[in-house]
Amino acid sequence: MKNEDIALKYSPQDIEDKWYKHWLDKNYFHSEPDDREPYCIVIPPPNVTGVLHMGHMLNNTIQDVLVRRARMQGKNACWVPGTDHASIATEAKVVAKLKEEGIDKKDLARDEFLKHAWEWKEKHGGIILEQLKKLGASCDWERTMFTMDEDLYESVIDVFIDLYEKGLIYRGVRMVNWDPSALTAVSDEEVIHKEIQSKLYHIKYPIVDNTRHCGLDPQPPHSVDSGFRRNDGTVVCNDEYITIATTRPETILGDTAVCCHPEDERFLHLKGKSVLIPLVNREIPIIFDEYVDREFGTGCLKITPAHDVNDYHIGIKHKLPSIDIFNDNGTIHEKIGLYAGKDRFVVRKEIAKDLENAGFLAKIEDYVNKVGFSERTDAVIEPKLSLQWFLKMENLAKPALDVVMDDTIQFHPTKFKNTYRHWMENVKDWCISRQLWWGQRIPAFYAPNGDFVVAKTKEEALAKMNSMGYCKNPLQINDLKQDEDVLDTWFSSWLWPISVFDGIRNPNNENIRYYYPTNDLVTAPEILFFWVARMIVAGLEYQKEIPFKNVYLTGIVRDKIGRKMSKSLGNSPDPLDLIKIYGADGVRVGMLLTSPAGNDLPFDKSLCEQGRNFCNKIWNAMRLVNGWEVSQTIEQPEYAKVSIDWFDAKLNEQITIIEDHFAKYRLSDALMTTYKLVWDDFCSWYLEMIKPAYLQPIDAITHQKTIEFFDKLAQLLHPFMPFITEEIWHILGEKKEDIIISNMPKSVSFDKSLIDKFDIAQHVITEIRTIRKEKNIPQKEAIILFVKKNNEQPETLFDSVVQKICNLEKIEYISQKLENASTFIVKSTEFFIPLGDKIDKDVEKTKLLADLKQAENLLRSTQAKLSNERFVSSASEQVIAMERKKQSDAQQKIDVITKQLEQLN
RNA sequence: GGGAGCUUAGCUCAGUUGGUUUAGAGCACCUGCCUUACAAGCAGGGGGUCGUGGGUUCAAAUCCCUCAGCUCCCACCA
Repeated sequence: MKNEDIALKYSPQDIEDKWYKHWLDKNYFHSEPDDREPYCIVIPPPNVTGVLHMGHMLNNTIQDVLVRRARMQGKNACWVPGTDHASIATEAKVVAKLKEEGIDKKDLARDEFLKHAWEWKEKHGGIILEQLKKLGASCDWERTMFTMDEDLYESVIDVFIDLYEKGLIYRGVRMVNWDPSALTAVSDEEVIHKEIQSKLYHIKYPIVDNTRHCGLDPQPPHSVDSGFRRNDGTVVCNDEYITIATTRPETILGDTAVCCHPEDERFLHLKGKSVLIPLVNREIPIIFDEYVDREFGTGCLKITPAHDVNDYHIGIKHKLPSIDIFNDNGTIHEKIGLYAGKDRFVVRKEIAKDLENAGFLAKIEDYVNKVGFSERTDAVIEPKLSLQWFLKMENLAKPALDVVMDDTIQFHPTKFKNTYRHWMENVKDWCISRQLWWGQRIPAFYAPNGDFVVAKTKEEALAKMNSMGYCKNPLQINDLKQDEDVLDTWFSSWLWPISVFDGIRNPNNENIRYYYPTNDLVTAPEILFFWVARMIVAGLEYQKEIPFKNVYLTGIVRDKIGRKMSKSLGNSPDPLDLIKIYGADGVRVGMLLTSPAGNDLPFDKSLCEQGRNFCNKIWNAMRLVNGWEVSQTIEQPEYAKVSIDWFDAKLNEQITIIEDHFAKYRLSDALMTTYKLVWDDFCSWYLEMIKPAYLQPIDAITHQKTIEFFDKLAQLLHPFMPFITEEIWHILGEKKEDIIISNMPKSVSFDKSLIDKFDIAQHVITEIRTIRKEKNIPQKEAIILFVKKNNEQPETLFDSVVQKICNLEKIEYISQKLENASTFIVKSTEFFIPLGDKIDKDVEKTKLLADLKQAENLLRSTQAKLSNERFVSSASEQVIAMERKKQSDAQQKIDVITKQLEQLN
């Protein structure tokens, strides 16, 4: 392509869709098992109803970098995309949408509701996958999966049955986290505890004195104005109370005891007595348990086993009854009588008032406590006793812990091993049932008498049930009812690395054998337990092998002032808008520039700007090279020859470093190394070194080598910046293949001395530039450089380059000092630029004095070390030799400077 | 309440088993440049008592302890 036809600025819109379509047409993203080494990533499936946010952008950029690099390394790269049915979130969305249409979920049958849900999924689901294409994600779209696809559904059911038959799944009444808004149990991990400003209510419970009788008639039950007699004749005294403190006065309706510490002398005399619940007038015992903190509140605690986890455990210990006072939606149950049908928060206010009016409220304190909220609906979680399905975790967790601790699976960064261990060592049984419709329905079937069997189909269940002789008369198919609950979403996603290859149903199929275990998993630390840990468990249980070898944990994308990006704060930019403005490559670079694994990414659009600027820099370098006229006849200049040798060495040196960064999953460092290699070494140095004069042609050899370098750089950049690199790869020359499937350059041995020698030349050039600037000598004006040999032989290899870059008339080697010249020293070689009357002795002197001071400091420190006997006797020879060299260098420099100063005076 | 981690330039971070001159990078900043690839740029430059106070050592950003500050995870103090 001619430069006239190339945009002056890189314009991403023009090429991104073109290349993405091209890659799809060529089917580059698709993978089938073959003889090559596989490289596989399964995507953390985003919610099917989700839209792309910055977290996805970061996460998927990282995955794409890894996949594209692996593909270019000749591996059979396979990135499996897909979405998660996200039962609570999706069901909530569908319910909300139906509500807008005036339909109440309650009025729908299960089938009808699911029909709506599937319609919704077909319509809105998978938007996010389309969005991933915009950022360049090279997923194998032919393998796109959904956790509710038929075969994945079946895998989940198979696993449930298997675990049930192994005795690992059980059904039982437990205290669960109840979401009164979504009307379902949620796992511990889905509860977010927040500090809340609330109140601590001190409530007086009248003590029942079984020893006193009086002849009064019973008083109205809601009053304690005077003592009153109960039905059995015992009397409650109005002057004896026990006061408890609670944040939830409404739960007194479900109290079944009051509890004190067994060594608390304040209450010991109450042993064996009981109290009446205010307003309710139900008698409950006073019990004693060491759980009670004597210092807190009144030192006395009410026990409501149905509505508090601690109380629940105390209730079991003391064999207390449990009274559930709430309906599922958080209102008071009709059977309670008082406050029936009213919401828990309404009742809290009302009951406080009623208690006060009746004289039972001692006081109200302000109090900060932690309250659990549902991650999905933000409703206050209600601890609730309910009948749920559980998976026993203890034995499953052990091997999953081991493979991480012994680095069979590596976490990047490793600090997450600690967190993981802590969780796995304290793992609790997993509540896997959810009271929802959108999900895999639990394959348990109930007979009319309540007995149940677990089976894949109703027919199998029937056969099982009858063969086991549960009922006297054989059951008919219609007698069986399937469990209404579905499984926790994570109970399907924990199989993801297996089920996407159908490894549960067909454990030996070609795909699972080839791709499993997968290589890298890229995900957020928040779901280390929800998902990563459980995938490891499932992998070991069902494949007898780890699901992935490396886990790359990303950070959280935050805004400039450190807040987590979220919809509700409105502080999250739309990644697609960013892509429109800065280009996909620009945004990808922006995301990766400052996000080492495990570190939060403080995002600012200036990062994308930097990425975009980098694109433009590459683009312009391409335009420069592309615009050169190539001459087959002119000879290759000396400066070009040495420049090529140098850059070749530099390139290989940097490739080694980049490879090392990738091996350690330091993607930001790998990108930054590449960035500097391209911008600084290639553009700022190499291209300037070989660039022919304006409108002059370039020799064919140099041109050829330059194109080769540029191609290699484009290849190194491709995983980070797929679009622009594919474009310039093709503009720079006819290519047999596309860059996306080309072979990634590998490091080869290189001559390090070339790099060191050029390092000196770079210093010389910088010094000359500084002098030109200070003395206002325009670049166009040629100058002469004199070099004085001192002890060292001056390095001359890059003289032609120095001469060209600095516009030197010539470089002359002399043995005497030069008067009236600006001077500088590199190593111990002295350089002079004659300035005639432009020389300002005072300026030169100041400069020299500063250098002198520095050298003297250095000399002093080395001398101090070397004259220290203990240093000389303890330090290694190498260190001492280095120190000696430092000393002599410093001394030499001091000598040179001193002589120059003498001349100036 | 328990556990883990962090603290290096204005910002975000490197700094490998203690020893490479004066602790590095990117961005930001300052100065000068519209020098025909690029002002989304070029050239040059300034900036850090490595959180505090101790200790070990010939030698500490690096190892040990103290304190302070921050972050995350776990946990049911009503």
